[in-house]
Amino acid sequence: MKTAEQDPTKDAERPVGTRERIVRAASLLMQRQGYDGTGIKQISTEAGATLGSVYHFFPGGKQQLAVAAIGHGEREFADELRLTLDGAADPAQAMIDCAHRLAEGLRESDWIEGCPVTSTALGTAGRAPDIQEAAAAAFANWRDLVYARLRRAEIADDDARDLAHTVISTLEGAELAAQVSRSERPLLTAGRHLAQLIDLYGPTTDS
Amino acid sequence: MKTAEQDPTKDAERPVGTRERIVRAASLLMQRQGYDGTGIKQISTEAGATLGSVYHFFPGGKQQLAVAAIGHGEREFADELRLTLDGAADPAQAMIDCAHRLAEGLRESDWIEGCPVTSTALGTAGRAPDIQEAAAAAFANWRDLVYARLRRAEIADDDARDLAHTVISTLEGAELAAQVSRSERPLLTAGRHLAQLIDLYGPTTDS
DNA sequence: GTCTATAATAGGATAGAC
DNA sequence: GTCTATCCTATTATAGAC
Repeated sequence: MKTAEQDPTKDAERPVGTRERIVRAASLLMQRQGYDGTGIKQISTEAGATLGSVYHFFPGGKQQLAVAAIGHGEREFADELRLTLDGAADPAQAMIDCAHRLAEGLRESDWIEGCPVTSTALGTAGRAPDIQEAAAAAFANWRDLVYARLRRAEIADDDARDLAHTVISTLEGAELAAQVSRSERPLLTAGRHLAQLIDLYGPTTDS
Repeated sequence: MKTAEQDPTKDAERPVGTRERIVRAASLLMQRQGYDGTGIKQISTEAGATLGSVYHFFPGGKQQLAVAAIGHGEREFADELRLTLDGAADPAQAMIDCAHRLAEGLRESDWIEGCPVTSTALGTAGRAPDIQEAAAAAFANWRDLVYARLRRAEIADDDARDLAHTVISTLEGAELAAQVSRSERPLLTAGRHLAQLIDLYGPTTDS
């Protein structure tokens, strides 16, 4: 068992190993600058580690590091998504809350910290299958969280699967649009529309 | 007036100047590899131009080139979007058609050619205001095309504005999800859901 | 406008001492 | 596991002949 008293919902505070610091730095920097825009030297500096340590833990180099960074970003957002989905009275309200949270994060970072997976995965489309698969897995995991919440609200199975797809797609796209236009509006609007869409599929006994 | 007989809906065929070839190559390569992943030498090679010509037309270097590339991608997609919006009987059907077209383009490029603006703009978030503004303008122009089509279908002004935001956001996000997961499903599902959403706001005289 | 050569720097990755 | 030094290549950008 790990050293006690850690908050599993946020990054554990005190004693964090070198490997973990490297992954966190890689995730944050690639979120901001993308895969090609982020150098390994910059990662090692930001992590307070030496270049030797980076290659010690990640002999596969930058690509292996990117896969780990995507995994880290996936877990971070999954934790937040879970909280938001569980904290709302119904899935429709949860969409509005999700959009608000994403908008908040963007605004507070001065519109530079968008989706941690997208910026890393985009641009490596053809050349790095490992990275593409990690990104696909991240999207699939987030979708499963939404799907489970919709099912819990007694939405039909096929409808819930389709809706989960569109929820993730729309939140991703709205975050992108918000980042590019430096405005919360795309996210807030998308949240309301997703809520409306979900209400169409509510447990209304039959059609 | 230009040399006659050009098809304005696709890239003009025969006599294309050096500057135009450079912009097209930049747009295509940055669409595939992102801003940082694309080198100026690669652009010049692909365009059949020399490095000297590139800096002759773009003394502002890579950033100025990226702005021109985003403008080119914006016009290209705007032309296709206009055709699809005008070709459908109603805006709801147009959404389904748009999604199909985007899915087709992705599949045919083996999932490497996504949105020409997103991949260029992402990752240059904080450092290049010119690029960010060009990307924001592209999104705004596309949104205006959707807005005009919704208005033409007699959807109320405020509703049309909001819907146009979500249409662009959702199509962008679904294209992203489709690219990452190498599947048409996110786009096809998003198209159907957007159609449903628009039908909620149809000209039903009153609520 | 086009070409070649080159400057100046930064990139990913490795070797080997400690 | 950590550190420093280094190799090799690629990058953006410029200079100047033609």
